[in-house]
Amino acid sequence: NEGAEDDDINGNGGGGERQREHPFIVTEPGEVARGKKNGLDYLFHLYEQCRDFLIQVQNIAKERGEKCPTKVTNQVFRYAKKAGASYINKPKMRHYVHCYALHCVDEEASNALRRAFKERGENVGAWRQACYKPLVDIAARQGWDIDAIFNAHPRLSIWYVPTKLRQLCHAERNNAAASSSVSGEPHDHMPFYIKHT
Amino acid sequence: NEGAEDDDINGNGGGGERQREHPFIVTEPGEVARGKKNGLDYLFHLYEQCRDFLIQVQNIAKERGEKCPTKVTNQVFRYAKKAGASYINKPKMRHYVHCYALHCVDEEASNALRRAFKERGENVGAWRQACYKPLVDIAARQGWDIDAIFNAHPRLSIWYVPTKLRQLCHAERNNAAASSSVSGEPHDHMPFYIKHT
DNA sequence: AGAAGGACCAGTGGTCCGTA
DNA sequence: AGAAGGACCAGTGGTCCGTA
Repeated sequence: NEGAEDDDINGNGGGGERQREHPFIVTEPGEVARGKKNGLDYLFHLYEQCRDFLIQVQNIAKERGEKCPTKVTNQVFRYAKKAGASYINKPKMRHYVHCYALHCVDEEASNALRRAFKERGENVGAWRQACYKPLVDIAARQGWDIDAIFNAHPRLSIWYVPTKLRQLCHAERNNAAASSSVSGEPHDHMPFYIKHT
Repeated sequence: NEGAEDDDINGNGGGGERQREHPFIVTEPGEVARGKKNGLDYLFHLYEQCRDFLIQVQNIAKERGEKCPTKVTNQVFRYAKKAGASYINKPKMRHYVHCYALHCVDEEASNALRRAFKERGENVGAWRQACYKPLVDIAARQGWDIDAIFNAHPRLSIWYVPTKLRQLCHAERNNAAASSSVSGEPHDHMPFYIKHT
């Protein structure tokens, strides 16, 4: 059982100021972070908690006949804070959305990446950066439509597609289009291989 | 052929200041407004034009790999203005959305309402107010889900549900629920009718 | 009076950068 | 140095109210 919401005041010995959350470290699936650290299962658990808060906000909105958010909005973060989940905040959740996306869309690949980066002793920032490429590759296989990939997954569809992920997909699509047209007409589907003509 | 986009400067004889649009009057389907007035076919035509502008904005966004609006947003109004459609503006379009909604969802009822209000010599404001009730009645038959009604119609789904329409549906739902429970258990589905027990 | 729309405002999506 | 998150900012949804 890792994570701040279990300890009431998170290493703060009854003092006054609330402490920051412990930083994340790269953990394997199922592994609990030791010391003043949080693991990646805990990170992903925060996304599930946000989903629960969204569902509550949606239920209240429906009850009142007000417009009903479909995404985790500022309103949901405000609700989470009010409900006592002070360890949830927008910059953190937005920062790791694409990591959670990989976990949702290809859990095997996500797990493998975690194990590899843990073994190499990489920090969280390096792991986070490495989560982009597998997602771009998945987008490549699905017509580069990263929005469709997010929307197709019920737990992922409530999150905005991160700007950087969208840009990487766009850049790679243009790259792929360029390299598949370098040889001109007739269309060459095997660039870098010698064609005997 | 009615409407401002046909005359370049809309009754402004080469002066300087652009004039306001002519006010709307209640017209029958197919009827062209005479004098310095615009008819309701023209009003609904403006909604179709906004849809065209949205589609253009969406195509540009997709091309650039940017996030793609699903609704007529400020960005779309700005694009419309830049494209020369200065007679389109947000307050006007939002003001009459529910009138367009009725036209989309039940054109027969919309046409009948137009004929009735024209015959009675009612002004546009009165007709506009009268467009709410038929929509609330339709929502009543569909589980009070006005969002679902908007989203189910391809030309309507790009418009935000107006706050007042949402509130009317909610109020009427509560009314209906209250009047269907006045007689207590067992549930009485025929209030106002005498039950012989 | 009835109606069109410029312009304002509270709260949003997005993320930087002072902090620990 | 690496990382968490308060706080800011440009542009949004919403519509009021000074205008014609």
